[in-house]
Amino acid sequence: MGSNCSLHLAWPEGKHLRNDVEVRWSKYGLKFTGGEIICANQKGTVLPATRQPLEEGWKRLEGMASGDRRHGKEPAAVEEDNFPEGLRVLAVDDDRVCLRVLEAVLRECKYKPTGVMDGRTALKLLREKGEDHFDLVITDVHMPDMDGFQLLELIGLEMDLPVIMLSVNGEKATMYKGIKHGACDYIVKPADIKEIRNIWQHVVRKNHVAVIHNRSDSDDADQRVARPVIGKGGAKSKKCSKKKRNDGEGSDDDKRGRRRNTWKKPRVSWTGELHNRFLEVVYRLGVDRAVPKAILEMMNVHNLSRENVASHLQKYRLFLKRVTDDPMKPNHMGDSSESRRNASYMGMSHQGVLPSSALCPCGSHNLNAAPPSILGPHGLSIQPRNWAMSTVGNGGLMPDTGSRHASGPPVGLFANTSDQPMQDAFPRIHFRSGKAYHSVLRQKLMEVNTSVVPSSHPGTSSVAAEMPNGGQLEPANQFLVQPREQIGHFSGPMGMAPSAMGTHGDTQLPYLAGNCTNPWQNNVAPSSFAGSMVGAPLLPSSQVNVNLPQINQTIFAPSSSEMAVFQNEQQNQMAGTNINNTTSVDIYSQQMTPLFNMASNAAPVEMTNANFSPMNQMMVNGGSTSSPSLNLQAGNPVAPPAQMANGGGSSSSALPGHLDSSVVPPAQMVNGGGSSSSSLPSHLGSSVALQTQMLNGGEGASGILPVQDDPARWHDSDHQPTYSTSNFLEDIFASMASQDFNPDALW
DNA sequence: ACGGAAATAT
DNA sequence: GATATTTCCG
Repeated sequence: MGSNCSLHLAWPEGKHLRNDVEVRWSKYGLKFTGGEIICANQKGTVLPATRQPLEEGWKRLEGMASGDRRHGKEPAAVEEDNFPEGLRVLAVDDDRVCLRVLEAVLRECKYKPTGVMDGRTALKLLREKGEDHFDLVITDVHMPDMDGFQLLELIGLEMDLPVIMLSVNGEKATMYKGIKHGACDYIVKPADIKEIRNIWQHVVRKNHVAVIHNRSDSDDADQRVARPVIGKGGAKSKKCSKKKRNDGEGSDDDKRGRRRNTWKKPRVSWTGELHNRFLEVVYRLGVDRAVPKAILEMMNVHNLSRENVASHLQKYRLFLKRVTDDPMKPNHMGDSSESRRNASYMGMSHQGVLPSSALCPCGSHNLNAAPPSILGPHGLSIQPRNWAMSTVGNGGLMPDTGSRHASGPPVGLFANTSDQPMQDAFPRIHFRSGKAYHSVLRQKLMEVNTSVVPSSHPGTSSVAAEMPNGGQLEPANQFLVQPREQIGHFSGPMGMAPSAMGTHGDTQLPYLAGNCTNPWQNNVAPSSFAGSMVGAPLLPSSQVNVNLPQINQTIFAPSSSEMAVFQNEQQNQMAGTNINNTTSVDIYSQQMTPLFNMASNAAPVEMTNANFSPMNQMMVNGGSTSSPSLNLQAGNPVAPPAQMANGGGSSSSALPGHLDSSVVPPAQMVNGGGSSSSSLPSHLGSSVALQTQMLNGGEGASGILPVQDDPARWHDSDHQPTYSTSNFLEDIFASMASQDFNPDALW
């Protein structure tokens, strides 16, 4: 057949790096030159032999059109004469052009092709027609919706058809993955027609070997598939040195039962739920004792491995450390890189993912007890291949940083949060250095945890979290930050992390903000707050939706004299920044803390706009004030009361008392995205700029803007009031009262 | 088993 | 390109 015919034409130049003589596999620098294989990782680092499981198989691949890699055999030397014409080949590719070419080539090679555009259609076809209807399947691996790997798995589970995968870049890992998923062979695009012509051998062999399979019976598909690849070559010895994993040595692995097939472990998605559980356990154990094994046991999540936990713990520690170490650096609004970095850890703080029911979770519940149903039967959520694209679940905490998130449906952010992977951005916290590591960690933990999220309401579509806002406020998030030192008493976050708090009475709060001077700009966002942001749609630093202006402000708590200063500074800054809507939210976002302002009367509303970011306000109390009544304004429902607490040394009692008066926040809410009409209150409209306000202890005096709010607006029909005030309050209080404030009660 | 770090998957 | 997870290794 026209050997001239080549699939080369079907694929765009640049994607592949293969030519007849030398092969440069892929974008990661894997090279295949003159019989010698050089393996490099994504960064161009040459990998040691140990990391080259396919080495041998790879070599073999060169030279042979196809082979039965699945069984680790050399391709049967089949006589051309045996070529069975008319084999029915199902070709799957989402690219029409490629598919056409493939079909043409197959036809050219005397096969009888049937092409389908995507994986799902292919699977459907296979199910409808039955496996007997086809002799072979050849599929591209990179397809949306259902990629080749998924298709491979499903086909493998449901039928016994040889499947050959096509990979665009020829990356070893991809090939290997395909083999592990059951592909009997792989062909790198652009594929030479000779390879296509030889695929019939798989069919022949399959029929042949059917018997041979007896052995595979016990092994699951997994094993049978991969092993071959590795063990194949004779020469491999050296390379396999480390490889031992699969080779005989596996004793170690075997013992642990780890030997599991070569199947790769499914990727675990650390959803907000899962992460929250993790945090709880960590808190319970205490930083010192929080080691992977113990955490794993306490988490009691099915299918979660120690390694998974260790990895997450590693990341968490890294987060804590970063927080600790990072000197506050003033950041300018524009410091995107910085914010980005932080973003990666954001998720580490407690996610607001918990459903309201779960609100209390924190500490008080015994984790060991039944895990929240949210986690699902297994508790674990494995990421679907494409999850990243669609979800971001940040517990609401994090705003999406990535653009990709933007695309995601804002809606239901909260609602789904629990199962969504959390975005990992940790809020940045700055601690003062100098403390003992543990001590710092402890603090951090507390902080971090604090945030709890109010529940998510399913109904809401929008991103935003619920913000109850009391009637009055709409201030955007205001955080009160206390001066570092003063932060000492944290009352406990409202929502959650009670436990942590409880534990350390003395603990000081980490200080969230850096210095007074730069309160906002710094990323100082208090972690705890961050957590709290929860509901709100926090916009995380990076970006939020453009449209929405969000504003979060941090407020320092002023207990001390610093307050004054602080305020001034803020004001100044504000002035500078003032609100442009859209503008960088970054600055603010990190600091967002939800505030609770509970207005007594106002019903909290959930602000749902996706873009909307609620403003949270933390209440701080400056020194003195105390207002008698509680007023929680609606910032974030979640905001833990504790935080509100007071700044200065005030008593831990922090609660509500202070809140009210002290805060004066007028923040602005913006609504983003979407329509302006959105749920926000009218004033909030996107166009509205917010003002920042600080809360200061005393009256709003300090220069801050008064808030004006019309509670009524929140009730607009447009709004979806999801959270009822009463409930909201109840939750809050309940948590405050029972948990948060009572440390001992918790764990 | 741990924890750090490299590798690899998204 | 940057992150998130997994895997390897001392």
